[in-house]
Amino acid sequence: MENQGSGGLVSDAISAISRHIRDNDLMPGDRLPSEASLSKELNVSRTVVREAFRSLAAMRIIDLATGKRAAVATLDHGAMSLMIEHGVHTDQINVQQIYDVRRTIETRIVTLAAIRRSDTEATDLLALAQAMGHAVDDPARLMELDLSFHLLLAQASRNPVFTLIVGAFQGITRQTWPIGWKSRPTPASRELMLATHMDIARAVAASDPQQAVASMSLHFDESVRALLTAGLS
Amino acid sequence: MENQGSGGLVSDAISAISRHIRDNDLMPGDRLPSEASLSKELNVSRTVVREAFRSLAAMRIIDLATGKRAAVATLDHGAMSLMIEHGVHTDQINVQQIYDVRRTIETRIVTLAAIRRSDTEATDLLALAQAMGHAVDDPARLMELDLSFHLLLAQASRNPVFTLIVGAFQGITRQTWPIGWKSRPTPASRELMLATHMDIARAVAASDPQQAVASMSLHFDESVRALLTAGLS
DNA sequence: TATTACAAACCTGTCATACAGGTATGGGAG
DNA sequence: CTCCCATACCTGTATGACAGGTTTGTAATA
Repeated sequence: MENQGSGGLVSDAISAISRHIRDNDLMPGDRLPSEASLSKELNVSRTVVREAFRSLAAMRIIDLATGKRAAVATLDHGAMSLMIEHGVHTDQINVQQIYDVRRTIETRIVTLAAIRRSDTEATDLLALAQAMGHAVDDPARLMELDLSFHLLLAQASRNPVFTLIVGAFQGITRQTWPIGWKSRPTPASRELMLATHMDIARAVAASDPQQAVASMSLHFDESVRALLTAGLS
Repeated sequence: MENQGSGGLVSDAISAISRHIRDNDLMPGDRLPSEASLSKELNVSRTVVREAFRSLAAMRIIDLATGKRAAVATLDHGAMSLMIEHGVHTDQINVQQIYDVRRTIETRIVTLAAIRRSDTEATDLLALAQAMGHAVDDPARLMELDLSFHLLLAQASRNPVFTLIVGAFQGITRQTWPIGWKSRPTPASRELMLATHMDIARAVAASDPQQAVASMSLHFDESVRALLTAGLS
């Protein structure tokens, strides 16, 4: 209906749709108007509306599904994960820098988790640490357990932003984790890594923030050393 | 040429393009094939390629411009900013949680900045803090200076991931900052906020991490209190 | 020879239309 | 009142067209 601060029709459409979400206080799950009705309302072709939808979907602000109307999305780290991966692949970020951020974030996370974790989370965390011990010979599975462990820890912090950030690193971690694992060739060094996770889980389960932070700190010392050994700048 | 792990043609195209960037080691600024050639190569319509491009552009993985070919993009927090805003508007994140993350991150940032800052950054930081003092009566300008201050600090940490995260909070901060400002109605409380920024700048310029952390901590204590006073959950 | 100007080739932005196939909804059959 | 299905609605993809921005090679010029 109106001409916006024109940065291209698609940009304007993105703004209009975002505003529509805000102005109507749409919550996750709520559905948006159809492409056809939006294209009529904004006086643009369906092509433009579709490209705007795709953009918002790429940022996980809305969900698209064939046949169904677009819906407001819940928080998801998928997009951030891709962005971080891109940054690393294009040499704009290196792995050490990511580990510095992770250490900073996860030190805080483990403190909060030790204080706020639910009993279920404590149990699940211990179970994950234990499962890792049983998966020493299955690196792929071990890696997924490791990732789940850190993500669950973040959830236990009761701050979705921490969860988001930890999740954002999962994509690139999947690509670098095997490198770190290979640089821990001896059973002893591998056991140490598993034991550290168990220590963290136990400290969180015991609601002991100090001990949890100490274990997490050890975990990162060891991980960063492993990566350096592997020559990852 | 081949049929991928089909999650829709557009998804496949996104994967193919991402892979193209990785496999060819494209760096920021490098250009991608044209829509037409990609659509031929992937056996899909230009529509599909365009939607894939839009998705990647939304995540700031590529840059689009009319007439020119798509190019690999440099790291940018614009997309993350929108995602965080969306999270807050849909009540999936609250402002206090963001401040907890910011405090965690910025405490680390200020430590690194005190160690790694260039002389230019030290000068600019002091200049920004001073400029803030002169803008007490121009909230809009003051806010932008404040944002620039924290972003420059992040840059001085020499870790682009920190810069990215701090940048990601700018969007929502622009919307909540005025609330915090209004809850500091007395000249004294306003002076305190400005003085704190100057303290941070001075400590970083003096390469004094401890003092820098202390001042940053004070800054967040004060900010969070201001927000709580304003009733921001 | 070096430079400038320009036209042709190329490329993206947007639109209209068409159709296949997934989804939702109301109304009729039981 | 419940269950099922026809139908209207909606999204996914393809094609063709055209306007307008960009690049590039060539030819005229200094």
